[in-house]
Amino acid sequence: MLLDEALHIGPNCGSCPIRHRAVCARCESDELAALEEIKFYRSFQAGQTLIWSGDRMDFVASVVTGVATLTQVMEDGRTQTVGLLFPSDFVGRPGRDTAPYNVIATTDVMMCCFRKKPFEELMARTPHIGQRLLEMTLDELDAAREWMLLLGRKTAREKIASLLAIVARRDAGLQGQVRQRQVTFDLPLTREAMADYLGLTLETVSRQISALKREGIIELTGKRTVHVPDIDRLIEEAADDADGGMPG
Amino acid sequence: MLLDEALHIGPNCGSCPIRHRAVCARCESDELAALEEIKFYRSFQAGQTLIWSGDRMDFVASVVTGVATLTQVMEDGRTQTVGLLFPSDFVGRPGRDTAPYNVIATTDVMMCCFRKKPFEELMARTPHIGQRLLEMTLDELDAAREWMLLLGRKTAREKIASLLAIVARRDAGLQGQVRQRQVTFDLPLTREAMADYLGLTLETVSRQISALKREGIIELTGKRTVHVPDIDRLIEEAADDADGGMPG
DNA sequence: CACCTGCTTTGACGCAGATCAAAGAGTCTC
DNA sequence: GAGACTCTTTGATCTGCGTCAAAGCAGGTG
Repeated sequence: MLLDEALHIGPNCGSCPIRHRAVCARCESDELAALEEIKFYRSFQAGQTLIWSGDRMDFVASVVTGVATLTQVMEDGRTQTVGLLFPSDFVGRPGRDTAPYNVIATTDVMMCCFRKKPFEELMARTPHIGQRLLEMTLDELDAAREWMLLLGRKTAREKIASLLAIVARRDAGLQGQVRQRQVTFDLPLTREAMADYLGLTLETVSRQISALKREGIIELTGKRTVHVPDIDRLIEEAADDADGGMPG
Repeated sequence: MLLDEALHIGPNCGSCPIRHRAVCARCESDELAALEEIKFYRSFQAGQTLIWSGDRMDFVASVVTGVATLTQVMEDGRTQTVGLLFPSDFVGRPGRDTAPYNVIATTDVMMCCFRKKPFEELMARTPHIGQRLLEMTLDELDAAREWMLLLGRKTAREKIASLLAIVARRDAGLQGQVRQRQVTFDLPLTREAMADYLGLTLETVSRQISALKREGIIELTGKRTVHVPDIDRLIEEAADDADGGMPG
């Protein structure tokens, strides 16, 4: 039903912005050629649901540009976002054919897709793909567990500070910025999306952002552009033990 | 420091209780023999910390019997358990040498350990191990995300019911029980450990368990043995959409 | 037996964050 | 530029769970 949005042209892998961080990162040029055979691009608009929980998934994909969320919804409507997908992150699971979460574009998103069947076959004879996928999955597991600490034990203020710090870090990583005191970035999420990720209500999110602003820990231009004059102060508010300074 | 507890004898892999569910599940007999070469057993008493966060990890391991927790602790002492380890679950990450969490035995535990270096080398030339590890890691990621929904959006009562349902299911899986209405099992956790896993205080845990008992949803014998007269009622209290009835 | 010590239960009270409500601010359309 | 939308902010009030406190209940030990 989204076929009209599919683009079958695209940059070749060699010049792909996520070439060295996505699931294809370890591939040699011949392996890359095989991937290139079966790939296709799709783009989506901000707000669009790319995949509905329970739907049949006939492809797996990497985020090339933009940001998307993985979201779970309970029968009564309570919503929890369980993952943020930035460029190079992988969507879908080889060997499973039903989507377990909604995947929602929170900005315009471009995906590099592979039909599941051919991808699985290719993976079976290309260890580099499986190896990289294992590595990425272990990283995601660590991130999920860090988020469990946030959801279970942090205060609303610490939650907001943690989210801002993470987005700042990933954004800086994308722009290849050096680690520096001042950071400016765009929040790719609405207040509601932030609330869903943090296990809060949107009112509480708004109030805590106002508080951080009032105290000079962040400055806003419009609703979405955030300037952090001193990143260490923000990290302090996040109450993280380990800074964990991984760039891409 | 725990060397005195190491046992270098043990059942051979063929008769191992977790042979078909652990990281070695897909191995052929020759691959199993290679693993057998480098494995050793260790056992720990309930309450013992097997691994301290930040410590050097020179081995990876599978839980053979017993239950352990993965726990994160903030500087000010706030504690969040981020994983429950049942028999066949895997501990440690190839390619990483510092433990990111405390691993604590909540019952007596027996582990099947592999020195990290030889294990990594073996993994490099034995795709079956990497494949199985990827599968297990993806399952753990799903479990972590289910837990994020619990931590972010469920009420105290729903959290308790969810935990009981999960322990019941894993316990039933181990005993190879058929899916049946009535279940009896042992809670391998203290009230405090449950609180740490559920993002609650031990008082709230105790109160909610008392409430479920009062309403006849569970019955207790001693503090630890739980009898569930109607598992569907418990699952209803857990407010899970999908029952997700996976046995081992 | 009395006396620990570790775990659990129960009660009284307070507060962080949820809920309910309304108004501000930016963008789009006609 | 008025109206309609969506997103956000702010205020008032409520409540589920945390905090503090004390007592119950094993099992172990001299």
